[in-house]
Amino acid sequence: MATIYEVAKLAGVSLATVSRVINNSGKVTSATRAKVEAAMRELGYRPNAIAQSLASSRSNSVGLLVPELHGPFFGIMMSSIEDELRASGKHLIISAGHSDERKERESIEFLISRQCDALILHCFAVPNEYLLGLAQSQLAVFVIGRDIPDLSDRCFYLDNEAGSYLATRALIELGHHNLAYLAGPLWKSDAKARYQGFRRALDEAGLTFHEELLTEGNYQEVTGREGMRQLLRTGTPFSGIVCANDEMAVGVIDEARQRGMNIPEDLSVIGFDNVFFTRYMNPALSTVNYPVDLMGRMAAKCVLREVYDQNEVYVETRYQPRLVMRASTTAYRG
Amino acid sequence: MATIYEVAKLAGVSLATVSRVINNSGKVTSATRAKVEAAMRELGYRPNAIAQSLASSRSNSVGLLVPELHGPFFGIMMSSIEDELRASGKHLIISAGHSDERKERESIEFLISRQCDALILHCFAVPNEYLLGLAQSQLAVFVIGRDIPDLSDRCFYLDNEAGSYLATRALIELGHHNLAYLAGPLWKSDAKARYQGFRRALDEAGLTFHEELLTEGNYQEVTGREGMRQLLRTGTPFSGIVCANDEMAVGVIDEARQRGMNIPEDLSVIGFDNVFFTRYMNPALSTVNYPVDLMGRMAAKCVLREVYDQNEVYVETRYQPRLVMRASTTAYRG
DNA sequence: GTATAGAATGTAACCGCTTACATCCTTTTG
DNA sequence: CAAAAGGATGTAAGCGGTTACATTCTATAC
Repeated sequence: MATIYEVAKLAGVSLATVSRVINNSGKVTSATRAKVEAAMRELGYRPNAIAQSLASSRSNSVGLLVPELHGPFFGIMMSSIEDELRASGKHLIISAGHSDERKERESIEFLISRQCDALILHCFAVPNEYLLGLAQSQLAVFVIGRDIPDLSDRCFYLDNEAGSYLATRALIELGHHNLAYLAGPLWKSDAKARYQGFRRALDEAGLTFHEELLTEGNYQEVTGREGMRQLLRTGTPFSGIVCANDEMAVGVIDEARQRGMNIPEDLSVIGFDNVFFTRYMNPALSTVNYPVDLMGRMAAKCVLREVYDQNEVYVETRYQPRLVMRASTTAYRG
Repeated sequence: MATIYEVAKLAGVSLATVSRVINNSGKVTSATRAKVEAAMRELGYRPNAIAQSLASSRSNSVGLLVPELHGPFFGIMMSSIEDELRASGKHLIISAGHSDERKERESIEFLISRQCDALILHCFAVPNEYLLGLAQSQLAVFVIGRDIPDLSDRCFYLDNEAGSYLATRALIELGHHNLAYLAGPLWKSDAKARYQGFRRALDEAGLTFHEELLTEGNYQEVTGREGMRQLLRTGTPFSGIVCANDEMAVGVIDEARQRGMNIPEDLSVIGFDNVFFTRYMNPALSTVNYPVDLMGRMAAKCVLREVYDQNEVYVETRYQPRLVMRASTTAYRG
């Protein structure tokens, strides 16, 4: 691989001049620029980004931490962020935290060690203090899906509580009064908020909640199935179930079917997130929309504005969920 | 951020010694090692990966090019590769090629400029020659989903032709003799191979294909819908349809339903890839399994073996598709 | 006790680039 | 036409590490 030296030599100019034309900085005669460009072309020269970063302490890449690289939710998130950043010539370095504190820390350290100019984090395992610590160093840290006091202007956050509230109220308005709740991992703040929204809707409607109708999963399909089994074992009747996300709702539906139940006739099911495959399901899943595409895009815009000094438009950090009623829910037929 | 200098000073040793303890290379007394480690801890020192790469021309990161960051197929691929690499302390830098030649090239250049030690590429737009050129430089290039002559020992490849052949034969054996085909973008080698497998099965069964029952999509749901509409417009009857991937099959089913058709009674539909959501569909989609998880994992293992000198087990580069019959296909009821 | 091998540590060049500053040309101006 | 101002280019010192080689120490052998 040719280096800048060889380009300089071939073009008969100095290092600095070559650097100037690469970066389009400083003044260069169009004649010299042409010479340099010709030399670069001839040598197939490609600047070494690593060396550039080291010298300029600017890497033009932003680090993204997601819990998983697969899954419909994070796929959209990565995609929208990449899209936005790429349009400005910035690149994304993605790492997976696997919802494990040690791995999240490792991933963050990795991103920092790669000299990312900014970090966009979607993680729950690591404590607030740690993130605040990062933010207090010179690092530009942005957070998605979590609201951290003292950092809230850099947190892109959906009102999860309101989302479940909406979902739950929708079931109540359909006449259901015995509702089960399939929670996400309750140590995660979003899972907790979603559960709280459920409870608030119940409270407001004056309904009592039978604690045994709460079960906790890990946001994955299989735990939806397990949760459903456990709920049925309690013997406590319920005609509707609010799930903390769509994947678990899939598990619930599947398990219910295997038990010979019809959805929605025997059980109304509502999910959360509105990931793309909910439309493909049959019956299509009622759910709560999470504007993850928009939020990712906004976080990226925010990075561009704050870190790369682009005069971007106004950036919103607070987002509202929206109810999406489809065919997996129906009126209570006592 | 503390540098190695400060660590050296605090520990009262030289740069080289600190470097040795960081990399666990060369001989260091346990006493000095302890001193250095203490100093590192005290300063919260974290090696600058960029500087390390520059000095050692080894970045411990491998570049991955995928068409898209979202979507069930690539999600699994990224995930399995990351998983495998991470276990060996290597990191992944992911870039999206968007099935566009210019963008693919850009992405590859980017990965190279970040000094990736190896490249794993899943792309179609860029020509074979370009990839061969890369491979001939000192670069370690591995390819997934595409078979390049002269590079086939580094191509992880599924026999797409055989996959469609299997799917098509399955429908034929169910008694269908008027079959439609919804192709992927036929400029892509995998889409072409899949179509060829379909034709071979037809030929072997002595069935004639009505050219108007071929339509081409772009692997996305919406083009499945459009394709279905177009097929129906031809007026040529067909009782089964082979789709080049699962997403398009979803579109087909959706469109068919809107036209009042029942699946599988009025139309048998079979997909390709066996992405996770095919199980959630109703009826569950018959399809052809693509062991993308395994293939990603193997590609990663291969990198570890070839580039990072790990003595890994045997790596397989050729994979066979497997038929997965579910509920979207049924016997022909003329 | 001294010579000597081998282990531990230090020195300094280098990785490929950026950038502050110095230098050299042109222009412009009086 | 000389001086000043400003534009174009060059020089060289880093950026934060790695690593070949030199040096110093320790321990063993005679």
